Amino acid sequence: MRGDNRLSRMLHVLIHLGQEEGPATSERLAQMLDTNPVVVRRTMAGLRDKGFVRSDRGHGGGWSLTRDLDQINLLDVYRAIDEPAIFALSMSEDTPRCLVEQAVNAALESELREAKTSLLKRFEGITLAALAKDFERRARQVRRVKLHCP
Amino acid sequence: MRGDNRLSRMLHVLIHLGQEEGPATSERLAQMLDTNPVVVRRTMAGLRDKGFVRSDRGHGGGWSLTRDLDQINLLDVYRAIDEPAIFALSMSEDTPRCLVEQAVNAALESELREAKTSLLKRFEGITLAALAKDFERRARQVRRVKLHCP
DNA sequence: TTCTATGCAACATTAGAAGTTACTAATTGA
DNA sequence: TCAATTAGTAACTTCTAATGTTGCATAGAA
Repeated sequence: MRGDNRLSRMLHVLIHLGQEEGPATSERLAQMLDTNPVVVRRTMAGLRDKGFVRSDRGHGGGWSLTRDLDQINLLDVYRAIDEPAIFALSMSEDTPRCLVEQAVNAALESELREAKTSLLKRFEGITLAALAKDFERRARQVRRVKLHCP
Repeated sequence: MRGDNRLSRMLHVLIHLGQEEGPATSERLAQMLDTNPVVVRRTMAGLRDKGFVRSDRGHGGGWSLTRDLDQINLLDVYRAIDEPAIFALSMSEDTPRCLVEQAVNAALESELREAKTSLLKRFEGITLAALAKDFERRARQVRRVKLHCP
């Protein structure tokens, strides 16, 4: 598996929505993500169900935020996309008979659980507004670099 | 992808080797892991290259430890199997043009790097001897349970 | 009614781990 | 020397979950 991009993609899209006037269509968001409108709808569905965005059909429809970016954190988004697996590492069996295997799995599972808890706690402390602020800092930086190298 | 079992499997095998008299063949180890001798050789190759086990061909050959279990920790094994990806989460692009995407990736990568560092530090503190000790505790427990329910 | 948009089911593609086959090479021992 | 045993390895298939795609239904605006 090369990896699960959904979290990264949804964060990307939500911050763009925060910069928009009206709604953005799946088609436009798909272009931003270099993918397909169906993939966008599929993944955004979770965010809509959790009340972070709304979707409207027909002329002038599309996706829009229903909360400010400072009211959404990374844990919210992770949960909204259905809490995909964090780790690529996994155990060979769920309930092995072998006691050695049981001991190995218990140790690994304990460490991964701890790492996951700690990571999600950090996710909870990062709002999309903070990411948007970093984006703006980068945008100013680009402008400055451009002025220096015309 | 359901996940990468190599770390779990190698820990399992190494602890069994620690309980053995002579070498164990790939065939026997494969039975323990419910897999195939070729998969065993493929994964054990890294451990051999790093000097944790040796392999001998011909009659009476097979795999054996070249260090005590208290001289091998989980980080050693993780590195020996070529440091597979820890996380299933990943970024959509390596070097995106979009500044929003850059900000998102920077934040996620920073958190994942931090989580990985912390996890590997913990791995370093866990020796295979400690896992073997937990295995023995479980074995005693099973015996006790069996005595109570004959 | 027509155009635009999402909703969704069904299917194809993809990437990497795992599994398999078929063979070679080395070592032991009769 | 020869037969049996065991690892080494390349090449291929299978499996799984995310991703991509097609086609059509549904809803809303002009």
